[in-house]
Amino acid sequence: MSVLNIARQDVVKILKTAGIQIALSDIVFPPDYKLGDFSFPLFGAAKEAGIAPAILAQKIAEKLKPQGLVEKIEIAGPYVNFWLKREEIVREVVTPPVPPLKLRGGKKKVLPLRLRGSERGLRGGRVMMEMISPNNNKPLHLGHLRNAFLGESVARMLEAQGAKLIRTCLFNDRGLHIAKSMLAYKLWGAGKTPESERMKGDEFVVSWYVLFEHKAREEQKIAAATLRSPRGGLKTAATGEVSGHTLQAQAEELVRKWEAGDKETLELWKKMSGWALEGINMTLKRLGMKFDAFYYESKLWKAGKKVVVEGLKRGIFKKEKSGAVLIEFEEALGLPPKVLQRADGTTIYATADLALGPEKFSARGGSAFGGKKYKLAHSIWCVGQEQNLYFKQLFAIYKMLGHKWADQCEHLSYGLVFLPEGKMKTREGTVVEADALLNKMYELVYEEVKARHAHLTEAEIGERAEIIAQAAVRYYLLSVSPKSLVHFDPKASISFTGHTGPYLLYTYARIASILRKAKGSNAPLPAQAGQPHLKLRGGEGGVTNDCEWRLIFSIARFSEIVAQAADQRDPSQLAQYLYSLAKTFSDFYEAVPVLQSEEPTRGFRLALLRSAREILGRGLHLLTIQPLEEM
RNA sequence: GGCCCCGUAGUUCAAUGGACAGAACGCGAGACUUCUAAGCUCGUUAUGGGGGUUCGAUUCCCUCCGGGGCCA
Repeated sequence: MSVLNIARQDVVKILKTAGIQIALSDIVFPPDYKLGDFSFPLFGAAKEAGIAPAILAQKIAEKLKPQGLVEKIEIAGPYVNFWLKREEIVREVVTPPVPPLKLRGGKKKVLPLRLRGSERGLRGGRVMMEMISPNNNKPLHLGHLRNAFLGESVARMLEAQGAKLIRTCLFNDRGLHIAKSMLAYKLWGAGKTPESERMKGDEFVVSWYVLFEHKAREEQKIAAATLRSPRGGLKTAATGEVSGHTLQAQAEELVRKWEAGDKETLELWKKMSGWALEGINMTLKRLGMKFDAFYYESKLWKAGKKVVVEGLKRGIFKKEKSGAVLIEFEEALGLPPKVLQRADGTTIYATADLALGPEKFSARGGSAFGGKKYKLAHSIWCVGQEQNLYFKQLFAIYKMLGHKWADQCEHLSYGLVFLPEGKMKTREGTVVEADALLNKMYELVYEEVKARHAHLTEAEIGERAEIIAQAAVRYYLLSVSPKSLVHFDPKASISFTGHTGPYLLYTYARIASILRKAKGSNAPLPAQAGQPHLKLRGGEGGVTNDCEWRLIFSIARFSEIVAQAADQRDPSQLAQYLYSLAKTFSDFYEAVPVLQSEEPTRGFRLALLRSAREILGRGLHLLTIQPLEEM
């Protein structure tokens, strides 16, 4: 329990003695720190008492006596404001150095995890986070970046709450999209390879996809023009040959051949999805994304077909006259029917997902884990909000199939990334590719770093530039609440000043710089001097001004901010908080000297800065951002 | 057509039903020259329209307008 929560309980006790019953959550923060540390508005209580709030405030004023962590109480119109005992809070926030961040893999104390919309505790439960889940026919783009950062950030925040996270990624490596790339390559590729074209594998593969879409559209135009022709035959725009099969039909044929195990088709598929995967993996590596297991649609679809057969047998699924298999939901759910298998018997990604859920929750551990046992308490799918309906349907299907874990499935949904011209569309070439964006940011930062630190080697500049560039992109995408659309203008690059990732890094680096310099000086840090507690009374190195107090109070809020952000799956709350923390530090930095101040104030301020650095560092880590000691 | 999300300053984003709606970018001015000026200070401009619930609405409800998404 955080020290602020203990203080809140004291506030509740104090109000109780005045005959006012409130909950912890009724206590708010005043709009200005000068008004106090906590506040309680009396409107509700006044209504119950049948008198004006300000009158009630005056009436209870003398009954309100400070106790516990509360030092002072004041009435301000309809509000009761509380000041905390700064020395006590300081002891919690500053004196015991904040325990170092436990990274993945380390032993950690298990704390109860609250799940959104549920009071059910989840002690040390295993939570799976599936993220990115790309199609194997194109490079990762800006939308995938949002997905990756959101998923990873929520994963880290849940870890901070005591959950054990298992990170997974599903590759949609088969199906119509890859068939389209394959067909175009087959028709017009003539032995070209990523090497021969000097392209990254994923870029190479998507170029055929884009070509397919282009040719298919041309074909449609011609088809529309020849629709009334008595012969009715279609010309394929690409080859000019008369053919009864459209490109679309040929791509669908390729899917059938793939599922039938056609050797030539499988070989081509292996080659192309391999190229795509190689390119995607390079980007994932650059992003530092690490996974505990991968799923492949190409390995799941057969198991999905079995579920279809079984579902038909049990009468849960229905076969239409066309041959397509679908499921209908009970009316109360308000969900439209969902097709699970095409009329021609080929599968779609919903088919594979029928098998994915059981695979994830299998007590034996799925094949993707190499037989490891993962008993999941919860499973999260981090996927864009355009799939909201789909996931409602999918989870409902799991339930109808009788899976007990259906209620432990969660769709972590987020808004699309929008460009000035609208939604990004691969087929129209309006996409901001992840690599291109990161490269552009890198170049901009590189020049900036070089201008500031001429003495660094090329490699050192490059390393810093990459971290700063990524921090900018990561913070930019995470500072917007997940459900909002992100508007991104590629022409206006992401800023490095103001409310940005680099500002946070800069703040961290300035704190680190002071602490480095302090180590070189004679006066030891209090902790190094072996003092169990700082002397905190006025004039002895305790809180001497508001700048310090605001920084301390801000630090004290960290753990509950993280808990709430984790609970609501919303890293933007943490992002906003970290910015305000950095801002508060900047005020402190401008207002008071640290190294030049007198002992014991100097020691106190150094200890405070160590806490600030620790919290800022932990916060950045939870936002997937790597701090820099020097910038 | 049905369902879902969104509409806040010129732009991009904040605001568990509470105190004068906050930032940042942009634009305009300025200070220090002590620990990193990617910083700090001051100024500038906003809740799409109309109803309702409430002591109090950016927030909840209805409706219209606008943007986006999903389903057929």
